[in-house]
Amino acid sequence: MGSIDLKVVFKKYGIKNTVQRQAVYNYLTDASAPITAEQIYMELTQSESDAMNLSTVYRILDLFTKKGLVLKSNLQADGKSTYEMNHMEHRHHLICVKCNSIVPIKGCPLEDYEKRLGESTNYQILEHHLEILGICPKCRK
Amino acid sequence: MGSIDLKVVFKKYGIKNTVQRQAVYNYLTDASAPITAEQIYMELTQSESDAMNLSTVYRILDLFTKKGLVLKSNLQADGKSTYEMNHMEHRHHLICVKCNSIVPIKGCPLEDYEKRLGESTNYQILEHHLEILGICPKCRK
DNA sequence: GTAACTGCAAACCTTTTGCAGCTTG
DNA sequence: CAAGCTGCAAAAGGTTTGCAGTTAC
Repeated sequence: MGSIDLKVVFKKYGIKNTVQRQAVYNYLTDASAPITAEQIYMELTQSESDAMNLSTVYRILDLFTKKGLVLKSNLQADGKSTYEMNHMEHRHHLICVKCNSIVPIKGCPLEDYEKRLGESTNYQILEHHLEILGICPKCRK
Repeated sequence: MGSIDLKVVFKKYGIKNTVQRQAVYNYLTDASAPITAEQIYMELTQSESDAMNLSTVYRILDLFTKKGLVLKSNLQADGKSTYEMNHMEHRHHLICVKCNSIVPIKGCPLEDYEKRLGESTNYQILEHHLEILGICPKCRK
């Protein structure tokens, strides 16, 4: 994969370029839903070429998060943190309470509401956090 | 405080009545915002009369949560779980990022949305968590 | 060359659990 | 009295950290 492109991306964010960081970055880019540090670690160490330590994964995720490349959240019921690329778009997720799978939702149902709420309460609304819990089609069977 | 009333409440939920459970229940009832197990533990052991073990607090919170008396959530940024009384009303909060004050919001902006989302995704929607962050009128000055 | 990164192992912190003794109904 | 709580201490699970050696610029 485009390691040259990555070098540029990293430079832009002031992130030193290493093999491990590229691997984590690429894996996060391919992931379609928020994932845990351990999931990343497991996947990457399976493809032996990218083997790396779990604490390195945590350190990289931490760095990416601080630089604004990645979003971290603690929404999981089991207490594990999840990470996903920060696509700079406001986004919410649908979480299955049976299998813990996470799916992004298109659009935000609260845009107008926030504006009205700000006017009626005189709060300066900054942001909101929303997660929707349910049972996914597979688990319903 | 009404220990006789509590006996009745506990019985209704199939919960055996103990001093510790009463103490936790009363403390949760008085709390105006979600709190952690440790906060409860600290508070109760300060008033020596209610001293109890931290694992007991966890066990009681677990029990109350399973019985539906209490709501648990993992939304905290630091990864700690918080607990609050289940008032059986669906409610959201407006949180001031300056002074951390929490104000309940009237009504839920997501009722219709949830129904449509369930239809379009084929998920069985169970519930959602929403919190809105902003700056309160006082802190805006 | 040197500042920064990684691997390893150990520490940390919240939460859970096994067991013996005590309470409640 | 029997069933089920509680306290204590130890374990478990996710995450962080100190340190020595390696890598990137």
